[in-house]
Parts: sequence; structure tokens; C-alpha cells
Amino acid sequence: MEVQFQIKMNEKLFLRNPEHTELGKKIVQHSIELIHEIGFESFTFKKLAEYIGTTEAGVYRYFDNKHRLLIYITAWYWSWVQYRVLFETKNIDNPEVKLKKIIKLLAKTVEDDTKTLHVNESILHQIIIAEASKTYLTKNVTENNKDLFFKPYKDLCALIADIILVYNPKYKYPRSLASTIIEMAQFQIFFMYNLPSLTDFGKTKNELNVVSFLEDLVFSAIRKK
Amino acid sequence: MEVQFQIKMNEKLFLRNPEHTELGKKIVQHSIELIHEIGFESFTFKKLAEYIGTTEAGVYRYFDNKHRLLIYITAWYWSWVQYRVLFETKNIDNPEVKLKKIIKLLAKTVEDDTKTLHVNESILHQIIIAEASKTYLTKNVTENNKDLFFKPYKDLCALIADIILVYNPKYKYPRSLASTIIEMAQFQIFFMYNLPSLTDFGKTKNELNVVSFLEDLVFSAIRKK
DNA sequence: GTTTATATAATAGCTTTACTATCATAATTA
DNA sequence: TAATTATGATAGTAAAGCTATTATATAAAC
Repeated sequence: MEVQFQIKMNEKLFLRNPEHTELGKKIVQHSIELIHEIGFESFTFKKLAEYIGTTEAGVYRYFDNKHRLLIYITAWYWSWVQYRVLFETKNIDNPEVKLKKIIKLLAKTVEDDTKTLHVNESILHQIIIAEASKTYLTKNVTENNKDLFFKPYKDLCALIADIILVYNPKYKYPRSLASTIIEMAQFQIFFMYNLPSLTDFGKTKNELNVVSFLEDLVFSAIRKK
Repeated sequence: MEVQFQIKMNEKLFLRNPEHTELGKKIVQHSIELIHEIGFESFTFKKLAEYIGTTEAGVYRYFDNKHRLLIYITAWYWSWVQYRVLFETKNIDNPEVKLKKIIKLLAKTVEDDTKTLHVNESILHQIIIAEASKTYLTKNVTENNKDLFFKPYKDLCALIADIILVYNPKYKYPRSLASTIIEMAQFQIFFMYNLPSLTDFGKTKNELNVVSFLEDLVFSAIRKK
């Protein structure tokens, strides 16, 4: 028996469910590769179609446009992270240990997860770092938010905020701290590699330093005073 | 006598210096308005040209493309923030007071500064919040960084990091904390207005709450233990 | 085993974006 | 007066961002 890992995605994110067909899976998998390779701005459905040997119109049957596809990919990523967080913190009661696990999950490069063969998670993590903010930094945020496109991200944030409150029920900014952890886990890594003087890790380029920074930041803030 | 405030901009950011001509100033001023109105993705030089009553080719004489223009605007903004930081913290010795002043300058909406009439700073702040990350979240970061396009941002970060070190010379992450302050001052405000459940200020929508959060975060982290 | 539905391929076409080039003209400056 | 410089007017091109149609292959339903 093989247990298959699958995430139920928001139906409004696609025109035709890419999980249900071969071409659909190819579109998602290879769009991640191509976005990683050329960046989201240069990425087009036409290039993707050539890359996977189909036609532009073929891709448009699955996704409205490239921005929707990026939201789809990002939503999938955050759902997957939440799954891993729940899995890895299961049976752990100590909120401090939990939070440290989560920070590591967020900031450390992942090894390829064989359970979801059609996605290379290491590359996925890299495009999340560089592109994910673009999903919500648009004029359509509010509309997209109403369609629950950012639910996986928000759920993860709420999950982390809850653990923060278990650690210290009197801490006043659990949600803002949670979103700070998530965002900074990405930005500090991006800065470390691309604008190193914005961090203290430019020399080593070691993601564990980002973990240490975030741990120090978080536990200083929520320590009971 | 009238003292005029002017920022020396990186020459590589433009083809023709927009500060030197009427059309140039109009391009910068109105691009800020138009980006604010329709968002950077929908913004085009053609629309801008119509908006200010010139031609597309006219705009292209000043800036290579809209991304360069965004970098120009962003660089101007960070230079202006640094100027205000230096001005407002002048004669203050206490690093705690300094840092608190800076956090307020970063997170609180600015009133329109009459010294630089051709820019509406309140709108400018809003487009920085929503669009500034897009200046460096590209495949050209490294190249653009070599051309010193992000120098004003990096200088501001270094300035803040230095004050952090005066406060606590043993703190290990002054630069990362500085970039965290700058980024979160923007993101928490963006979240507060657009994805409120990612913050603890969704109800009040008061920027002073972001200031309180950041102050608490920063001084917990750098307090001598 | 034929009908029907579904997925994809192939092609065409249309509007907008993102530019580049050329020529004319108005206003300064040398 | 000549020479620069700034702008305007116009044209044109390649690519991006779509939509539509028709054909075909395959699998599911009857």
C-alpha cells in the first residue's frame, strides 16, 4: 500500500484541475523549473508551452494567467509547509521546541520529498523566496483574499501565532510576529545570497545563521518578562 | 534665501536626468501618482504619457523602462528617508531614543513635505510599501546591485545597524535586525490594510500599533542580557 | 462496439506592451 | 546666426497576453 500525499486546492485558482491530468501536472512542475530559471517577469505561457512541448492555448486551458499560476504554486507550497509543520510538531508539547522546529522548517532548504514526485521542493522553495510576495503585492489583493487565495498562508500564520500564545499568553503581537517570522525566513535568505550587506551572514551564506537570528529574535520578544 | 532640498541620484538610473527638465519632473511626479492609482503591473509608459500629455517616446528618453523608473523612485525615497533620519536624530546621543525615532519615521505615514513640491510623499510612501520589493526581487538583482542601484537602501540599513551596535555592541545581528525593521515597517502596514489577519492591528488599522510592535521586537532583541 | 465525453494538438488572429527610429519644431545657448 | 537641446508627432516592430476554431486521439459509458 502506498499512501499518497495530496493537497486539496482552491477550485477558483484554476480553470481545469492540473492534478487530474498528465499535462496539468507537467504544467505545474515545469512552470516551477522555468520560473526558477528565468524569473517570473520573463516567464510566459508561450515559453512554458515550448518548454514542455505543448501549445500556449493548452496552458491557458488550465490557468487564467501566469499570476494565477504563481498563486496556485504558492498556495500549494504553504499548504505543504503546514502539513510538514503539523507532522513534525506532532506529539511535541513544549511550545519552545515547536517554534524552533517551525523556524528551521521555514528557513532551511528542504531535501526533495519523494512523496510528491512531480514537484522539486528545493527549487520550489527558491522561487517562493524570490517570487511569493508578488502574489499579494498587487491591486487585486483584496479581491483575491476574498476568494481565499491566501488561506494556506494565513492558516500557517495563525498556527504559529497560536503556539506563540501557548508559550506566552500575554504576548501582545502573536500574529504580527508570526508573519514576521515567515517573511523574514524568506527575505533574510534572499538578502544573504543577493544583497548580503543587508544581513550578518554574507560571508558564510549559511541558512543556519538565519535560523539563529530568528530564534534569538522570537524568543527575546516572547520571553515572559 | 530659499534652501532647496535635492538628492544626487545615481546617473545609471536614467538616460536623461529628470530633475533637470520640466518634462522630467512631470514624469517622476505623475508616475508616482499613476502607479499608486493602477499598480505597477498595469502601469505602462504609454498610459503615463497620455496621463501627462506627452508621448511614449518622450518618456523613453528619460528612463530605459518602467522597472528602472521604479528603482529610481525607490532610491530617491530611501535617500530622502535617510536625510530625514539624520536630520531628526541630529544632536540626539541616546541610541534608544534614536532608534525609536527611526522606527516612527519608517512606519508612520508622512505628511507632505513642502520642500520637495514635485513629489507627494504620502502617496510615495504608499507605493513604496506595495511596490518597493519588486525593485530587487528580480533576476537582475546582482547586476543592479553592482551598479549601486540599492545603495540608498543599504546605506540606511547600515546606519540603523550602527545605532543598534551603539546601543548594544555585543548584539550579533545588527544588519539583519536593521533590514527586518525596514521591511516589516512596510509589510506590517501592508498586511494591516490588505491582509489584516496576518497582523494584530486589523481592527484599529493604526500605524502606531506597528510602531509599538517594532519597538517591542527591537528592544527585546538588543537589550543587554 | 458504437456513441459520447474528455484531453490535447494545431492553427489563426487580435489587442496591448515594450520598445526603436526618424523627422520636424520650438526654445535656449554659444 | 548657428548650434544645441528639449519636445512633439508619427511610424513601425517583436513579443506578450490573450481568445477562438477545428481536428484528432483516447478513454468511458451505454
